[in-house]
Amino acid sequence: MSSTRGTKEQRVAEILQTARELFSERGYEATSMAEVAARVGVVEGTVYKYFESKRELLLLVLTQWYESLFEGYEQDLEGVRDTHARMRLLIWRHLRTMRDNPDLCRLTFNEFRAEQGYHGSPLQKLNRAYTELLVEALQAGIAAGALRDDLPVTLLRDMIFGGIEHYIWPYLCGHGELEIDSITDQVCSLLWQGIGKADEQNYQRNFEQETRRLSELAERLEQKLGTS
Amino acid sequence: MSSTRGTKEQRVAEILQTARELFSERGYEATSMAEVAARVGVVEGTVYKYFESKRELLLLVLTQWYESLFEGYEQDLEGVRDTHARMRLLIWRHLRTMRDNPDLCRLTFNEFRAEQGYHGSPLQKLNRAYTELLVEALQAGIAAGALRDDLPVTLLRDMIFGGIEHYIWPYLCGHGELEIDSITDQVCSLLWQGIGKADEQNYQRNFEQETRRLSELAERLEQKLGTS
Amino acid sequence: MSSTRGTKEQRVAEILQTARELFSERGYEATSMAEVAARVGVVEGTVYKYFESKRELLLLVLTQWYESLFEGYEQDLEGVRDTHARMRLLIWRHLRTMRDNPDLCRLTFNEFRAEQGYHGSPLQKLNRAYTELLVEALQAGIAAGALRDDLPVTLLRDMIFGGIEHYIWPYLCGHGELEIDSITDQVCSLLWQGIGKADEQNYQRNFEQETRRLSELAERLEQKLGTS
Amino acid sequence: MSSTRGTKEQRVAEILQTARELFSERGYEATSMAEVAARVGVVEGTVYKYFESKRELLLLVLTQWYESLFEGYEQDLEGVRDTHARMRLLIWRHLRTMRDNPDLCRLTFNEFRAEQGYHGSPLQKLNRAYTELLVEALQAGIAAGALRDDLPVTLLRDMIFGGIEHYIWPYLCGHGELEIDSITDQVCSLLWQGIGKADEQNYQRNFEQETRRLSELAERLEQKLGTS
DNA sequence: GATGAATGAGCTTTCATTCAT
DNA sequence: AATGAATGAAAGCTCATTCAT
Repeated sequence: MSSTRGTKEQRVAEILQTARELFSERGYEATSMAEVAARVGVVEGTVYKYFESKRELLLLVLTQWYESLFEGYEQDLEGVRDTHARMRLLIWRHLRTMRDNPDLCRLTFNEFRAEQGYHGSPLQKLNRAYTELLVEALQAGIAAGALRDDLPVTLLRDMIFGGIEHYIWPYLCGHGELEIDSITDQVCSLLWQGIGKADEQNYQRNFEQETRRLSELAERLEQKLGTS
Repeated sequence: MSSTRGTKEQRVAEILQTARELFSERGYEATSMAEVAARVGVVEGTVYKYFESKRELLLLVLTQWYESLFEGYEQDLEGVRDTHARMRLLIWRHLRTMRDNPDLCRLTFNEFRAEQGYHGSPLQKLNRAYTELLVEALQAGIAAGALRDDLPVTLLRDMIFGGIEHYIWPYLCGHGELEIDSITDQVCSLLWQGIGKADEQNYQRNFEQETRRLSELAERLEQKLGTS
Repeated sequence: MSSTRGTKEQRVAEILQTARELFSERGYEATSMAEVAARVGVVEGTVYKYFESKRELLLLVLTQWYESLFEGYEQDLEGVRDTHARMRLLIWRHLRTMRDNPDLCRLTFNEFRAEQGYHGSPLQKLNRAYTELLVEALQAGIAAGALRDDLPVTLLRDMIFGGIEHYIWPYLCGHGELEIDSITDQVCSLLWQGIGKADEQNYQRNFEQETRRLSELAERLEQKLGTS
Repeated sequence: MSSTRGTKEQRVAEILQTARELFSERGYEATSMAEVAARVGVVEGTVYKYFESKRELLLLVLTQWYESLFEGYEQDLEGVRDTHARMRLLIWRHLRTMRDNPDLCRLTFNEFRAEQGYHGSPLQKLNRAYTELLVEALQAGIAAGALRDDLPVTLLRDMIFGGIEHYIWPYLCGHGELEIDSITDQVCSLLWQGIGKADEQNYQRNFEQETRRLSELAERLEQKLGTS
């Protein structure tokens, strides 16, 4: 039957793919190893030949998924040196990933932190590497003078990823659509301009008042000059 | 033995407290009703006299917890009308809650979204009401002219709460300390000023240039006036 | 609250009535003592003050029900001396009872036989007494010469009650209607006439054939005898 | 231990057999899956590998039992074309089944109707098919002119099966013996002749008397022939 | 390398019944 | 007479995991 379906690598890939599907669809806890095996077309024992435990299977699914996230990043970022553009691209790509793989993203968000011994795990390293792309962009921006040099970079990173995670959660659960361009715009706008209106107004008001005052002064002076 | 330990309300409170502890310590799935009952000192059947199911028990634990979050908010916010100060206070209180109850916060974050039928549940309503405090502060700020009137309010809300959630996750898992004042400052600073350095400089540069120009003009004029 | 609702007899009647309803609606197994108590408005312990066990409660419900079946029988049967009419009336009354109390009848049929120690119980006595009415009618019919005197009376009784039970079971489960007059007619017709058709013809034909065959045989034999 | 006791089919058969025994002995509700498993010599989980639920196990036990009822019917009925003989055979076989398997019959009668979703279940189909054998015999009898053509066939079917069920219930519960030939005679006699004593009996008496007389004659003649 | 039967501990939930107050 | 809190045993069912073949 399925005993001749291919090499060891193929079998592993097959199981991983199936596990990815089932975990994504129903969640980790709600999926049993028996279901995974049945969907692959093998018996439970076979799955355990390739994976030590259910938890390891999940870990490898998530690892594989994280690794796929990096594909194409290099090319996409190539040549985008401008700080703003680079951040925009990273945020947009992140949103696109979520729009295209809502189930996997939900799985990741749900199981990632629950992960026993998450702190320091290979999975965490991958996550770090992923978010580090944004951190690097930020640091480059600081170095280039485009960003404030006192930016709390990791906090900023978490506000971006955490904010997006919260914001699109309803979509990941099947509600509504995801307009990734619009969201990218809004996030960037928030970050770039901040939320306040005061400073600008102050600058502007000060600027205008002073200008007006000086202009009036100048006028008066010029009149005096003219009359004298 | 424990048969005469108190009134119905006390028993309910006792079970809730115990469940809160166990769920917080080991998580929902990893806690069994038998453990809860044993810790209270009763048999499982007794717990089911007061709570319909394990899920309901979790729900009530979380509900009670959410309700406690609102305590003192009114007083604290009283008199804090300034937009900036109000937001700062909300963020600071949120962080303080997490610093003081890391286990419960971790439980909440872990189980909240997994909650079946979360969409529209009473728990979600409480969460909404909680985050709505910040939304209202933002809207008041917009109305008062202290904030940009094109702010994407819900996105902003999610960036604040989601950002904090991500940022302090290690602490919730037992790593490090939480300097809530410092974090509050950083979050507020990010929001108020944005991350860019460009615009301000522009305003400032323009302002200073113009001022300088006019000042010079004035000076020159006054000199002329003085000399004449 | 309900502590002052009445005398002991009232309380007993109340509980019996409630149990009758619940057992009828959902069945014995599917009804819990807690439900009975709740519906009455008392606590479980109170029910046990009046009834030793759940089984006893069922027994008393069924007993009460059986006793009610006899009400009016005397009057109804009064003056109906004709065998056929009497049987007809008994069957019709039985069907009417089922049409009017399908739930209770279903309960009875379901729980009656399962009854532990049914054999010889007071309940069985009541059932006996009930079906005995028909037996007596049959015996009276035999005595009067209206019925065959070699009738297997108990078998006949069981064919009537058992047949009706089977036949109307779908109705007791909520399917269709019960046309008791028509059914009564059919049952009586079957019993009175038997199932055979043209009995006379058959018998006659058989009789004649057999007679003829034997006669021929006899003739031939006699011829042989005669010739030898 | 028992891990190597045989093939899947054997294991299934083993469990079915055990369940059949236990269900028959103590009833469905009173039997636990743990008991079934223990009697087979495996753990509960093993039973659930082969059967989805306790209910399914019961269903399969009953199904298998029903199917066995059909075995041999074809052969037995072969060549028995006469209406009376055919009905007699069906009734007799039914009684023999009950005499030989009282426990299973009791189980069937007890659990059959309680069966949730009985209406339309595969089990009901089997029951239908079983009782249909009698219905067909009746209809054939009608077609052949041996039975009244206005017979209420299903009612008749139910009076036969329901009557027998009631009549032999004490035996199924362990009381007394079952004289199946005698009962068959009585049932057939009731059906054929009805309960009345009118003209038919005369025909019969005449028929039987005459037949007996002729038979005796025939015998005597044959003896004579033999001696000659 | 794959099978697949078997494990065994654990889970949530139910309920008739008891008894001190 | 009534309360109502507590019991305790058992039930059906699930599942990750193992191991002889």
